[in-house]
Amino acid sequence: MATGRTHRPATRSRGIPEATVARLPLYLRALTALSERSVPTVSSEELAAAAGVNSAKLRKDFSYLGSYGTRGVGYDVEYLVYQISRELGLTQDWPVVIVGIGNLGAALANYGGFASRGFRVAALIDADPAMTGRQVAGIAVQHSDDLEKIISDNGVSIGVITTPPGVAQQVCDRLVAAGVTSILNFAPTVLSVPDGVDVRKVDLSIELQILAFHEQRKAGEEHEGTAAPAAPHQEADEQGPDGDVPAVMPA
Amino acid sequence: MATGRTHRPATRSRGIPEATVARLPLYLRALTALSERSVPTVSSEELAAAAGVNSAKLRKDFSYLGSYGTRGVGYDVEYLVYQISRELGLTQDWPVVIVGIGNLGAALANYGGFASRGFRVAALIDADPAMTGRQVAGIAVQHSDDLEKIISDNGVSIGVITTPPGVAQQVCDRLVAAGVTSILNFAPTVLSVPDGVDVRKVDLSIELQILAFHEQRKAGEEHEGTAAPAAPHQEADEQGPDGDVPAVMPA
DNA sequence: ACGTGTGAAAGTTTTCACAGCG
DNA sequence: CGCTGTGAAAACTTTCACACGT
Repeated sequence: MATGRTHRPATRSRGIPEATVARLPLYLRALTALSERSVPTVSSEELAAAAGVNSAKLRKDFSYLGSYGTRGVGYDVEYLVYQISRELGLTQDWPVVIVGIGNLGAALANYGGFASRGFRVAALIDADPAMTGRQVAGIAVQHSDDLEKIISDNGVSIGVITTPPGVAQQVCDRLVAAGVTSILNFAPTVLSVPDGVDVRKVDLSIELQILAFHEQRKAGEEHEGTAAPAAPHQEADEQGPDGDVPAVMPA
Repeated sequence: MATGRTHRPATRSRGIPEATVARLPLYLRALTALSERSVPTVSSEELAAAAGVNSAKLRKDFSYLGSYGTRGVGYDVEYLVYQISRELGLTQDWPVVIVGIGNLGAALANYGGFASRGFRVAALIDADPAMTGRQVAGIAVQHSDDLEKIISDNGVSIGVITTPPGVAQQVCDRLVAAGVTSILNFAPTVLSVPDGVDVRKVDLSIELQILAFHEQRKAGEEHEGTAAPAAPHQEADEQGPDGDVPAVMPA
């Protein structure tokens, strides 16, 4: 999964498990909400409930960051918000470009969760000349001919691809050539990128297919030895493990 | 993570690991592409490359479904497409409702990946009277007052929430009360649901935060004992474990 | 007292490596 | 001979349960 070479056997310290990293944004969101309500401290139990995980997992996660809690008391909300933000790299400004301004690109451009987390939409790019100059979320759409210049002028290192699948790879190649080293891909395609570039993908239909799988199981459920009582058991589990899979591969 | 009780220690046969389930849609997509190019068979190596995973993992995944390959040859594309579709429950029709028709809801309604996988957008629902009757992706938006009736008339068991976070829980409660048992949540909120209901969430900003974490590591990388050679090592790794979490946005 | 921090156990997922079938 | 299918090992994650600091 993660960083290829960076495969040092967890020299302790610098080794925060990927599973933990993936949950930090969750904790951060819950903490931010508490902070807005001026709650000064939280116990692992309370915070875990707010984030939708169990408390042992949360404490273990935090233990990788350091000892930021107080025994017998809990965690200082503001302090934790800061520590997690710093760990995630959100205390700095991340200019981001979104390529492909259809409904999804527009939805992302308007999404408040970005700005509030250190992400700044530096530019919106689309290949359709008819889109050029149009305002979306208060930002003028620029033509893809200028992609390279936009990336370098703004020092962009993170790109979001919301184009149709057919052009995703070429957009990706141009982004990478222009200096982007992290890509969030919404196009249903496996992107190839050189070493040193991270790709994460979000696939709307995959999530739905996973739900269908479980939904199907519920239908055929009248079995399992002793007849089950009332409710059609099952729990409202946490999200499956992975949640997705890879992206990418060698150039 | 997944279905609570279904916790039988893998009585063999019916126990497909969650991690495997999460990858089946990936294989299905790659296989569908091959099918369209009329490729008759694939080796685990080729298919794995197309799906962005490694071949050992793919073979292990398929082994949970049964022995669908031919040694020395590979897998029959059409046959595998069918087997995986069936396993995922995509050979049946899944009517879906989308609640909250903002940019994101509209993007989902227009997304081709649904229709082609057995999902049918049965209705678009929004609380804004101004939206009622408007056509989105060829479907007339209906008012949320009629939510319950829409669900039961169409036999909907899967709901997609793309509302602002503030109303997500109440929308969720109404969906569940009306009979929905699987929910895909794009609102950045932790939803509470009774046992028997599955929730999966997709969070756009969380993915970006995970990228920022890795991006930050790349910056401070000139160390590690012996001076690293040329390239700023790192790999183009597969997606981290989890994968995601919530998101959302406008109404 | 109370709740954090953490070793150790349990469970899950990935990778290895090769036996065996076509 | 090539490639699948799979036990067994390794790696990773989660859960337990309790010692320890405040």
